Amino acid sequence: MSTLAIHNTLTRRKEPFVPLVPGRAGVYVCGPTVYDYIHVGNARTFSVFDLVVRWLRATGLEVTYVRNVTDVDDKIMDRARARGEPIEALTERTVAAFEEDCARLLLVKPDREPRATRYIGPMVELISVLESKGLAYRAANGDVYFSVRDFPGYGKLSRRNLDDLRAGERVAIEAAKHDPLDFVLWKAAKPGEPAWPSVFGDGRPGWHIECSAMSARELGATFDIHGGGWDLQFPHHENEIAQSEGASGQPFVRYWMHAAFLNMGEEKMSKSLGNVATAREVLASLDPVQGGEQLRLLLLRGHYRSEITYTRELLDDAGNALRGLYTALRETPPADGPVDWTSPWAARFRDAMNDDFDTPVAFAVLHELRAEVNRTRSPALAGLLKGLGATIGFLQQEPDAFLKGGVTVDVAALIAERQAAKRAKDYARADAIRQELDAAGIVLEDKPGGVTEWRKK
RNA sequence: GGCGGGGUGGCAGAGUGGUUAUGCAGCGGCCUGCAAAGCCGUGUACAGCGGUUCGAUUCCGCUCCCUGCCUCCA
Repeated sequence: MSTLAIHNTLTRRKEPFVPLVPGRAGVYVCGPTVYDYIHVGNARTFSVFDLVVRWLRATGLEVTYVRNVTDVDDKIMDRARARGEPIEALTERTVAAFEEDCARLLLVKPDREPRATRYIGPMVELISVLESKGLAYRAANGDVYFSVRDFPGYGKLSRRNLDDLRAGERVAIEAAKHDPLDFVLWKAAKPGEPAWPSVFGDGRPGWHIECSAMSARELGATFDIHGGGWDLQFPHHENEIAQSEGASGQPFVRYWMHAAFLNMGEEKMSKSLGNVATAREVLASLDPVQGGEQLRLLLLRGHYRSEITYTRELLDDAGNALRGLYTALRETPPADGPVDWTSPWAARFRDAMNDDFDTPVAFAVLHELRAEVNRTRSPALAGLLKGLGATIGFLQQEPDAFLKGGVTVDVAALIAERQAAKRAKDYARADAIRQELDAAGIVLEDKPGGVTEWRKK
């Protein structure tokens, strides 16, 4: 029986997963900055860690899943100002939209969703500790900065050498910093901006300190898995390590995981290219019943450390694959019951998932199992297919409802008329009705015994 | 300039020193009034050039190409 191995960004190797506390796992994922809808790239990252959490639980671990909400940030203030909307109204509205998107993507709700604005106290405390250890300083402009060169391990996650960093090449260097690489922990209040009182004066936290403070509060100084998008390795996660380990003197994270990017067609998705697709606009273009799981499959069928491409064609492709799986479950109603992990399919599936969440191989097993279900019509094997799907958040909808999708037209009368025509051997009329329904996006399937089933095209 | 990830059959996407990945699409067959679904069958894929080896897509070197990060960024 295999055991879980995870690729650790810190060591760039797959390592056996050994939780800090046996039987338990703490997972922290950098969540959204709530100034706008999430895009499909964000959706990929969140889907990846949803998969991770589900699989950890499937292996029997008791997981505490924390995903933060960044609700104080320059982008939020800019957006609120541009819209003439109070900051809190903007963030509340965006959080609500985010939760809708997550629900449609079938993401499990995190156990804790700490919001930055409710953890200002812990952040200030953390900065004070850093200051007391000589790792933070108050600059002339009132800001508080982290002194990067005073933290010996800086760069160990992203494998960067301080002297190789091109500090300030793309951003104007703040003159108040002692070193261009230093990053802000506390920003002094400016007129018209939200501010909180602190020993450093009125102000607001920097982005990086949020995650250090909230993760420590929810999971402790050391915890098991910290996840995020590939681009967060530097500087965000590097800075988190500097803050958290600098303050606690303890190892911060045992396993760092980073989800690769989703590209739009041939290009990187970026605002400057104007090719950003929000999750909700993609979902709005899909069937209301099938779309969420369809997009989820597109996002998860590639390995999480490989870049994937988003195109309409690939989305259709994922929808077709999903339809095949659900068709098998419709034709052979699955038996209820726990997964029999001694079954060869289950064992192969588990081995794949344990091998650093190798979803491509796991889905290959599911597809082979689907064929076996179709051949044998075994409710037990159908139950296994559904049960394995459950461990990664797939195949849990009612098959017939899934296959019918969001079709709302009443087809019963036409199907009845066609069956009468068939009985009368009026095939011209029967085929005409079928073509009419086909034009409406409905496919008929004649079954033995004169039964006609239908599904969305 | 520094550091990193890749190039697999029409498309997507794993993996392996020698044996079918898998899916979607296509083609042929069975089934069907005809279809659909399903089942069966069907693809001399591993960027190029050298090297190691009995044997390399898989290891090593070089070349070409694509691509990410270097304080907005999932």
